[in-house]
Amino acid sequence: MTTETTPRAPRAERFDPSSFEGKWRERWEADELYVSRDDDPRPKHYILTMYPYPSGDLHIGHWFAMTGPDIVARMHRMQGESVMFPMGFDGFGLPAENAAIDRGIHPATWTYGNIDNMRRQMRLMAASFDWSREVVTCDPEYYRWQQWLFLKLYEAGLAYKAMGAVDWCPKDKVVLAREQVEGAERRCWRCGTQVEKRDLEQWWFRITNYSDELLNFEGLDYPEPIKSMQTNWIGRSEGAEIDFSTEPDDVAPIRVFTTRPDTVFGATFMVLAPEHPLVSVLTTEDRRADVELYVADARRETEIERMSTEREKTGVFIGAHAINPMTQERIPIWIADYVLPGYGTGAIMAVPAHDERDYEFATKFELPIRYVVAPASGELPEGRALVEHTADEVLIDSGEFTGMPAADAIGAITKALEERGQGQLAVTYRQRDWVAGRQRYWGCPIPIVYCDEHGAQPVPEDQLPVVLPLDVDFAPTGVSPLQSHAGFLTASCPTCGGPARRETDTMDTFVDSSWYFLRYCSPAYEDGPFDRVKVDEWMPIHLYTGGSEHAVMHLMYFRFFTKALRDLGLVSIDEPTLKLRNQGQILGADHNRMSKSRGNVQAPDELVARYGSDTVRAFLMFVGPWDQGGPWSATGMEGIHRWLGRVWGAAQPTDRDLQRAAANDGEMVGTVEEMERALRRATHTTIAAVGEDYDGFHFNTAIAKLMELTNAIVRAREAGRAGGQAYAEAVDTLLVLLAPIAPHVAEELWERRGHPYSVHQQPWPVADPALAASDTLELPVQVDGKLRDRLVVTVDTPADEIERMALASEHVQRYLAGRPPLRVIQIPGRLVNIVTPRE
RNA sequence: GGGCGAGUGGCGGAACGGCAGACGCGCCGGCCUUAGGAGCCGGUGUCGCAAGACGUGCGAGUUCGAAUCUCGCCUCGCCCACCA
Repeated sequence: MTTETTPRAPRAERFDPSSFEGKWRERWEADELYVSRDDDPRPKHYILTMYPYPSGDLHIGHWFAMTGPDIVARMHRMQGESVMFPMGFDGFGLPAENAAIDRGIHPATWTYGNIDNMRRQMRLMAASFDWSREVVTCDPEYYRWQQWLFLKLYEAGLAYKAMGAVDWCPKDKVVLAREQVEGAERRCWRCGTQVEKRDLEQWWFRITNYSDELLNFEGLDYPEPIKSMQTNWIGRSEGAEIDFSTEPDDVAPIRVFTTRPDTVFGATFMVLAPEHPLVSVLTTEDRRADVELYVADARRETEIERMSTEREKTGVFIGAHAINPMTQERIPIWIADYVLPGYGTGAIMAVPAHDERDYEFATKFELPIRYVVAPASGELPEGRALVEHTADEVLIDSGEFTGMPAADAIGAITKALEERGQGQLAVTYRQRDWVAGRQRYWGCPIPIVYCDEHGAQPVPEDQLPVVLPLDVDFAPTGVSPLQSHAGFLTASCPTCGGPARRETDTMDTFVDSSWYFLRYCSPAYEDGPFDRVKVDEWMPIHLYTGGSEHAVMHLMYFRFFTKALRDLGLVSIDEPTLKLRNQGQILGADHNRMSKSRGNVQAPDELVARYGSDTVRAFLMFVGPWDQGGPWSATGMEGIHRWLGRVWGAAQPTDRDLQRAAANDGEMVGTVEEMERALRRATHTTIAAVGEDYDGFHFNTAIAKLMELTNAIVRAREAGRAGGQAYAEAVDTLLVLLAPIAPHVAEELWERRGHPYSVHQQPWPVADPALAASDTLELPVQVDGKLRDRLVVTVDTPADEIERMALASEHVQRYLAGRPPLRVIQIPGRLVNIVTPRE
């Protein structure tokens, strides 16, 4: 029974992501589509993105950061690998404690509440995380094993307690690692308060044992800036240590470090840091009052004042003299705060002629300046130090070494010093050990007790975990609430059983993140921090992604930890990851970092409600290179939505489209065969390009290519080709290639096209080079490098034929103006360049 | 001061040393609509009616050919900084 009414063509259903996105997420989760199984025989591939701090809400920057590796993980799964892509939470940290103080919410309540919310938001994002491996670092099951690892490091001497000058944040009332102090103004990385120096007894990790190894990036695919920042931070300097004997009787020789042993003949005085232990020994009685005054002043100064290069040099003579080991001259010993106690030996030989700081000091205090290195011309600078190097520089005024090239003199002089027992080659690093303890509550307790009789004692393994008590008082007294918790404080000595006091410092949260990637390999393991067998199977991480702001913090600590655990015999790898990629930062619309206080935070939830998850994902990946980031702007979101709408329409040709195809009703360009061929070519070139782009993190260009394929498909439909084989192949391929970026749309359309669930389990398509190849090509023709014409030729056109055609071109002829070409350069398949004689 | 990045249309950005501006946004024109903050089609680096000329921060260089390589400047971002 037919009716004459409503002959309107049935229109495709409107593209409405909210009608299907939720349904698919539930199904994927129920089917455990992204759960990685240890017994999966396929090749294992570990992809990891840095777990977030549970601050409360996922912001658009998290989406940006996590969608990239999610795309790569999804593609690798489709390429037949067993992909582990886990997620967890960096549960300990200061904000939780501040919330407790400010708002009376317990840190645990606050943290776990935030985790619940962020887990929900991450599900909305449809990232293909394997939640079965989730790790939350503030769970006792996690930090128990961290305490265990701490004890192993302690036993091996890699964790130790010692006095040291440390950075102290007066606002957070906590010590900071050097890496956590930012900028010239030396501000706390968390709260921005200027830090102070304090001498405190602290827990440290001996990361400096690994300084040299951490400099080695061989075989590591890390971004250049990260390698450079870590290298700078470690600050390896090669030079020599030289001993200067002192008067009287050389009771206290001074050892200095210098990178310029070649200039020792120019050392006309010495400078010790005010804190140097020999200061009090060497100071003569008549100078003692002045010296003590200066030392006390230096101690009072803030770090910022002291480190300022702007500031005029200060210092005092201590009355004592040293002997220059090469010239045997008697030279005065000074103290000055420009010499730092923590670097080198805390003492220098001052060579004012070849060091700007020493020059400034010598000028101010009228100390002798003697040039000992000069260019071959003999020309010396006036009124400044000679610090720049020339290839022809030689030593002058340097006894038996006079005339020697400076480059050779470093070795020669060091050797001479060594022969008389006054020096040797030495290497110094700027890197310090990592301050591991924090005077805060919400962190992993350090498993140590103090006995009056036996001192610091490790908590026995069978007593782990040392549980963080929850019933504590958060009154902001300035000391950790653990210090007033009698039940926690009271312990017994494992050696004598007598009364002991428990350590109240907790660990830096960067300890938590230094091994979480190992825990993911066996998250429920109860006999140790991780199952060695699983770790050997999964590690190292094939691809690690996260922010570059962690360059000298987490990204160095996790390398250190891996190496330390290797030396403890716990893992067999040298490096945690072979490949690191940093996403750029998404800034607020005002070009500032997104923060609640600035009110420029873009919440993803409302965008998702409006456009759907896929659109937000694709938009973020399209705005620019992933490693670049940039200020947030929703301009263009509509364009992405329109594109997915076009995919929606193209994948569901209407009856009318099919009728037109059957009737060959459309604007044909060439024959049906030619059009089908062109569409297949578009399909296969896209396959090849998109896969490469995903692996290279070029998601923006991958999307551009998918858009081009979509446009080709739409054009084919409008030309009446919607019914053909090529059309179906193009659409189905598009959906598979699109699946990593827009998982919901791809799945929904895959089903609507009658294919079996799931698009995410389809094999990744392989490009057929024969189909991708074109049989004609357009060659640009240049004259003297400037584009003048284009030739359309078949690919098999011989070179001499192309040359003939190029020269025959009327546009080319005009520029040749009758002259014969000097030569013709052909880059096969690329271009023709005709070179004309030069005037 | 040192190290590392980056400068391309109105905007986000493309471009193995080989057609500068892919893809998208925006804008302009048109179609379709009672309507359009929907959809579709076309145009859109600058100057020029056109032919054409000029164009990748500035200046040199290498090359048949440079956004791309080299050198020197300028600007911006990040990291380090009295580190001997």
